[in-house]
Amino acid sequence: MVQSIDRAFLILRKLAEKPGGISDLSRRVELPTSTVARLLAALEDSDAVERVDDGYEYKLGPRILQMSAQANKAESLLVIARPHMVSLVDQLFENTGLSIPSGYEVQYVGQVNSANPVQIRDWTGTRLPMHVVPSGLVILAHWPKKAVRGFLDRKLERYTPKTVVNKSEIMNRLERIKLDGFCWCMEEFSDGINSIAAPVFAEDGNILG
Amino acid sequence: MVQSIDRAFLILRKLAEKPGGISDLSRRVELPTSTVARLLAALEDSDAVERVDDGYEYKLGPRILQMSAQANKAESLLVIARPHMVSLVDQLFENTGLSIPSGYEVQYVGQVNSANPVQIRDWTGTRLPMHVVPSGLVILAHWPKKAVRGFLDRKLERYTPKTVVNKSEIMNRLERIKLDGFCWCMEEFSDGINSIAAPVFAEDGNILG
DNA sequence: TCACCTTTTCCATTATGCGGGAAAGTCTTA
DNA sequence: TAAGACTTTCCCGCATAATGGAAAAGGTGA
Repeated sequence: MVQSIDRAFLILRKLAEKPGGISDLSRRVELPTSTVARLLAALEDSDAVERVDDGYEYKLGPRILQMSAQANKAESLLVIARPHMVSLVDQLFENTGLSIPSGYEVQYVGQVNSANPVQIRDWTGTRLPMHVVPSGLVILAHWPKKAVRGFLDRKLERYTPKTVVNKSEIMNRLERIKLDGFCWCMEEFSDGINSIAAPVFAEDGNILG
Repeated sequence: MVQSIDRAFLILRKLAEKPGGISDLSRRVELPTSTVARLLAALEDSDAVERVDDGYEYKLGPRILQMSAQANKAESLLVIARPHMVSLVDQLFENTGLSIPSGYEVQYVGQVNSANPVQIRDWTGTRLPMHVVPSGLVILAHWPKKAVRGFLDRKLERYTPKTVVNKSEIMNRLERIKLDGFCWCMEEFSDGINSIAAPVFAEDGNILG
């Protein structure tokens, strides 16, 4: 029970209903104006609220929007992607998954299984380092150089004897992927599992998943 | 400067990047685990975070999504609506505005002006009680009965001599609007200003603006 | 079974947030 | 222009409410 956090979110909720100034809010949440003023100042520092125009009213800030965008990007993408995944499964009789970048890992957000007798588990929700799965490598291949360097500047874990952890080797591979438009991995993440991945782009050309 | 709020949003930010458990987060934000645990518990109370599955990891919660949905509904709606507003202006040579409900008021979120010599000011961003403008009445007409009653159970301000503030008169008017599909107002908000409004619906049939 | 990792609970300490009140600033009204 | 009713912002002493170390409780894997 952290009082100030409870109060902060009470204010945010009121603010979502309708923007307002300090004293207006202090009446709505029934707290002294000085308290509301301090809390709002703190929220403003964190970009959770911002002032409307350059007046004295507050409204929800960019941080809220940004966080929720990250939070539901996965879901909205999946809605669009699922029909295509189903159609892929129909054509190839193999399992299909969708994953998105999340920090330096890929997160699996959806999967469509084929009726293939060789079943693999459902990876939905799991997270793996980018260098051990083809989806991760495809994403890396379409990231800006600087971001890739950031990724490689860390210890890269080896998952199987075939996992590629050598940095220049990975760089070459990324170049290759950019040309090919897809990426194969043969037992680099787990023995007996091979897979192929292709990129999904946003309208602006950035890679989504 | 409210320490716990700053820290709470630091945690939320990290959580937006990537979900995690208490000790994982405590390393990422460099705070003691007990502190992080307490802050997370508070955030969970406010539905700002929730546990993934029923395990020990946390991710952003429904409140964040809900708040931002309210916050950017206006903007995304406007993007879709603007072309239609322009086409209306082309046909009618009158100004066109878009407004959405926000509490018990309407908020003007966009306007397209005609080349008409009689210009009115740009209302974008302003807020007005629902009973004095046709857009507000149209919205009321499509609200559930209970919500309308909540609206009418307050003192209704009079803006001009023609403003209708009598409750049963308003109720009758709302019935009429539901049948007609539009609403005229003649100088009820301001002398010399008349306007007409029609509803904008969401796919689910609820009124949007 | 033990060792090592979590999360959760407890509690003494004091930093930290609190809110009354005054000052400074804005916007009406005469 | 001045006075009044609003605001928001600043200040400061007080005690509460948040803090974080430590230990207990719970999981997981060898």
